[in-house]
Amino acid sequence: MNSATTRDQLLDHAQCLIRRRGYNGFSYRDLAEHVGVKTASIHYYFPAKDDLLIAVIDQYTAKVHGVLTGIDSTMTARARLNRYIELFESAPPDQICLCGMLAADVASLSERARQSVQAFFRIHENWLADVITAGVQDGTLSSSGDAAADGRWLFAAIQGAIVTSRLFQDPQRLRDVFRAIQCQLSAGSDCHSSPSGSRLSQQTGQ
Amino acid sequence: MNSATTRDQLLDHAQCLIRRRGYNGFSYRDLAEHVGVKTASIHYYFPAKDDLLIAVIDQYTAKVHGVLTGIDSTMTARARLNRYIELFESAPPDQICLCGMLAADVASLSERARQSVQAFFRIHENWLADVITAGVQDGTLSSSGDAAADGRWLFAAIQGAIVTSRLFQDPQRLRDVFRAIQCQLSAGSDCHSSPSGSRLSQQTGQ
DNA sequence: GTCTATAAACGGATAGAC
DNA sequence: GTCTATCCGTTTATAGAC
Repeated sequence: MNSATTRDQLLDHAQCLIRRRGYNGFSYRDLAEHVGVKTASIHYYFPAKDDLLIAVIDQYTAKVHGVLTGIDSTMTARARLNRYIELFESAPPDQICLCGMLAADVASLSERARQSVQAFFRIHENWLADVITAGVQDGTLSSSGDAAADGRWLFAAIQGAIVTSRLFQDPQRLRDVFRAIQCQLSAGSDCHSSPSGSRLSQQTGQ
Repeated sequence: MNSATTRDQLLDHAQCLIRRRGYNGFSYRDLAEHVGVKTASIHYYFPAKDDLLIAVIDQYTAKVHGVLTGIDSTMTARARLNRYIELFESAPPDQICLCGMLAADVASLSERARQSVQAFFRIHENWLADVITAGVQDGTLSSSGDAAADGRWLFAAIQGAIVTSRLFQDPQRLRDVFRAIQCQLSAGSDCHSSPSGSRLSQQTGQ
């Protein structure tokens, strides 16, 4: 179980620490204690803190990108969107998205790190825009007419909901935004202005 | 112009610094230099960093609460919502909401500070829920049927959009989420699935 | 109230032994 | 590769002079 290389352990624990406490909220000492090495060993792999950060962002982005690419493109757009939403269920409750955290810390980041965070956002925004475009074509989703703008605001809303859910330690707040998204993108618009229940369109995908 | 007391200047500059760089991203030295005093003087007013933080949150919350209360309640709900949205236009582009930042930094906060941040969120969520309820009654807004849940996800989306707008230094990203909100809450639902333009419902409220 | 001086711990980072 | 030892600036915080 603990056969991972020191470098891999450093990256994994650094990711957790940043997602919990932010870039300015963790130190080489914290990280060294978590992994069980001395701070000098971290500098061997990552000379400066910014080098460590870049590597953590790259690893995180690559993993997330792989997961997005792995979503079966033969499903309907609506089913793919639901699959995307399900990915957020497995996130640890005391951590937020690495790049959501770094977006808040942007004033403390190097230019390189800032651009990597932007790139992460664009990957999600573009994926969402593409699935909306496909949904308009296959009739399973509706759009405001500007799929790119929809992708941007949807991902911003999701990031905000992740932060808020952790603040209140309430995973329901994340589901609230997903329900609103599914409502907004419903081709049939079957959940607008319903009297009270509105638990519709939850398991309708596929 | 600079006749404010030292204490007031400390609070104002601390607010700016936290909104730019987060709780772990500023120091007593930063703050002292901005105000033109020594760090020991800060400790005279605020013995510990947490005391300063609490005071900053309280001042910020009181000011924002006053602005919300000042929105003319004789207007239609839709007009009040538009007035609310306009409030965000005047925000500095390099700063995010104090409590949006602190929500990301929540793992570094004292229990007291965390609860103050939660209270700030609840003020906005409840204000939005109330205006939605009023809008359903006066016919100017529509709801999912659960106004409280709507208030929660709307404010989460706004916070996410503020962070994202700063990340990309692009105020349009904030307007995108406001347009989506206005679309979602439109009683007439006049902006869903329109072919391309969809610049409607921008200046329609009073 | 504001300062100087200082404490004691922590920050990222480096040199060199093993 | 990992360690010990160390550098040096920063951090929050306190004591006491003015």
